[in-house]
Amino acid sequence: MTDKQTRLLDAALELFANDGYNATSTSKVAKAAGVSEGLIFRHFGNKRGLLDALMAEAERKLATVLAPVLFATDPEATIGKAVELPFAIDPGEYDFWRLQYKLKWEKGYHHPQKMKPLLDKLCWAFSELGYSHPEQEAQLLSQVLEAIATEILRAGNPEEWRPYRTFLRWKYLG
Amino acid sequence: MTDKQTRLLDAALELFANDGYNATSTSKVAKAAGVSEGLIFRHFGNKRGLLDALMAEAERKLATVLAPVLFATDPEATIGKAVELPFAIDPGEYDFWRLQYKLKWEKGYHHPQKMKPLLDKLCWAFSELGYSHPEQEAQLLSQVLEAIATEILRAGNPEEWRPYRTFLRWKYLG
DNA sequence: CAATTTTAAGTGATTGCTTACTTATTTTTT
DNA sequence: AAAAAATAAGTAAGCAATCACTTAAAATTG
Repeated sequence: MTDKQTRLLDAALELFANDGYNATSTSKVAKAAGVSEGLIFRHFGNKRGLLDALMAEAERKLATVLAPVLFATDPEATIGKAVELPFAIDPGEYDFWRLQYKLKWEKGYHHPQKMKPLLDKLCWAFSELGYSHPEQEAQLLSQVLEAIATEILRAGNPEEWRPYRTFLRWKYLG
Repeated sequence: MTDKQTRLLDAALELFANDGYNATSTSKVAKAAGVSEGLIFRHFGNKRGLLDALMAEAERKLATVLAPVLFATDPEATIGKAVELPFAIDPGEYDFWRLQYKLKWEKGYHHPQKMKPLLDKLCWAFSELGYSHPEQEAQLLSQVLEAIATEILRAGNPEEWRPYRTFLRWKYLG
């Protein structure tokens, strides 16, 4: 991985995340990276290859973010860590995560069910805590957390959601 | 509003909703409408004018959908009608609503806070029912409903969410 | 070790094609 | 026949991708 390759990836991430994949031209990416346009196709084959290289990191990063929840041992800690998730995202990686959400709606990119492990763990936690509908409770909390994350990524305003975080902790952990 | 104008709007709605605004060319819209491309610019000025004409209906349609909630007189009915919202969308209008959500992520289209009236009404309902954090409860339910709607619009599978609807009714209305 | 060959990285001009949009002309309506 | 609606044939700019080519770094040889 040469210097210019990483500069291409950095530029592509920023532009894809902010303007969208389809709306970003390869010439823009090359110009932003300070590199010739042809280099994109030498190193990544085509425009989509550039996106794929970016997404290859996704699974690893998601696993890192979800780890505190998935490796929690008791149900209360599981839910507590889950509530922290939207606030645990490194602001330096907002571009990366915003790209994930944007791709949900971009053409020709099928969105896999990456949140299943989180859902399963939450289901276990609610079950342990005696909730009568653990599956649906897990679904609900997961939806709420994803909604918060989406808003934070779109507006970049994690501080505005702090009171809501407190509310969720009170609601679920007393 | 001539026949060919409505055919242009119909074609534009379907293509914009499925492929995205930026990813849809004016020539495709014209071809799908069975009409010459220049007609778009004669009637709507430019490509964006086509989108704006589509969005002009948005407020009216949203008001129609939200009416059962906003005009409910007691808090239980308010929440009950709110839970029905994602399932009350006419499948013939999925394209229209999917376009709304897609635009959230498309460049250069600022997303206004159209859900405020719903949020306020839910806040009132939770307050009436003695919830200690009505504002956050309203926020939470609103997020959940929007998440359901988003999924139904993306996958077109309202039936899969019926059990979840039952759960929400049980959770909020006993 | 130095000369030679091979491989990889990088460039930028150019490709055929698509884009949003315009202009001139024809058809339809009143 | 005048006005409006619609078309067909454009335009210039932008697109992803390819091209012949240069430079730099390894690898192979004598």
